[in-house]
Amino acid sequence: MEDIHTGDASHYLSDEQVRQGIEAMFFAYRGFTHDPDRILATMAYGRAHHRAIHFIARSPSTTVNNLLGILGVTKQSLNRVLRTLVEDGLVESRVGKSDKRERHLRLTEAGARLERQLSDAQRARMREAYRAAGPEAVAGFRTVLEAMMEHELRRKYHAIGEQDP
Amino acid sequence: MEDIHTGDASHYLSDEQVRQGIEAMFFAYRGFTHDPDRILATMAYGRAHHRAIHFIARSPSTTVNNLLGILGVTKQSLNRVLRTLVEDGLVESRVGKSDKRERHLRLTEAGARLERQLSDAQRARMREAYRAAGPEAVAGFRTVLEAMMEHELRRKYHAIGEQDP
DNA sequence: CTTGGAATGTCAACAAAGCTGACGTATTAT
DNA sequence: ATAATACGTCAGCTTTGTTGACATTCCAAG
Repeated sequence: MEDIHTGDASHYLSDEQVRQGIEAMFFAYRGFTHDPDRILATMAYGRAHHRAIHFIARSPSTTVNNLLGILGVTKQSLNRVLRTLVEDGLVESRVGKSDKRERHLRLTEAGARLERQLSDAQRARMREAYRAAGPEAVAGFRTVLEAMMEHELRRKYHAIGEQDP
Repeated sequence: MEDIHTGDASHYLSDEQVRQGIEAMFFAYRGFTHDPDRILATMAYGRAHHRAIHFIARSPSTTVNNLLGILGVTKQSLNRVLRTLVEDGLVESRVGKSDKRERHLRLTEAGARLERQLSDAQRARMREAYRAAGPEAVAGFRTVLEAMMEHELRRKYHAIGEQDP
């Protein structure tokens, strides 16, 4: 019996299994963004706005630079999104207190309202998937996702919601 | 059976837990596409080409219409991608035998080579994540992802790799 | 056999959201 | 004083998505 898999090839590491995981990831991500996308399509906003709003809500008073690191886009790209959000009164940009070069971002009341609307839709699907899959599956889900992240992003993932970023 | 999964849904269904899952999904998807993206950036191709190549490899002789349903884009968008792939000799488009309106798509030798290169990179990360997380986590991962899909996409997900689509 | 509709391809125009490069302006650090 | 940092902005380009319109080919129903 020849073993095409060099080394420790258990059954769950077969190419076929891994491929199915890749496809599951692809299809699931579509579901993941589907509900917020539908809401955003009715306004002049897109997925990029959603991401900015999400992480500003999660880390109130975050700086532009910090947000850049989380989102992984250029400042020009983020600035375009942020500018419209500030103009539309959804995000507030305050000059830093200790370091006046920094801008600290937070949602306004209207921004928080939109965030809640988007978040509710996205969480509803996630919650239903969690409920259907059960707590052990959820734990595994989280474990694998974390293992898939880039090293640097895993660090940032854990830092979110903490006091001193 | 003690700690977190007590049958009491309140813990793992808390907003905080669900939000963390959403963020994990966001960061993990970046890792998921990172390696193929790096390879594609050295050529004149992007993520859209990768997706087309992947699903043509998985369902040889698939039709354009079938591919449209899987990828969820417009025919114009897919056609642009497909045209360059055909022109570059990575994909072959054959007129259908029973229904001559249909075009059946398959990878050429060169196309299969690129597919392997992209697939190897993506699978390596996936495989490593699977290995690190362990088989039970992988099972949970797959279960939750499937529960996150849109109904119609879940159907398509299961249909891939079967004989009669 | 004619014809309606399905599957496909293609043209044009546009939008969202990413990118690079260059430059300006505060502000802070050295 | 000078250098580095944080931010904003202008200009231009790319990828990948969208509509809408239209031609071609072909199957199937009348």
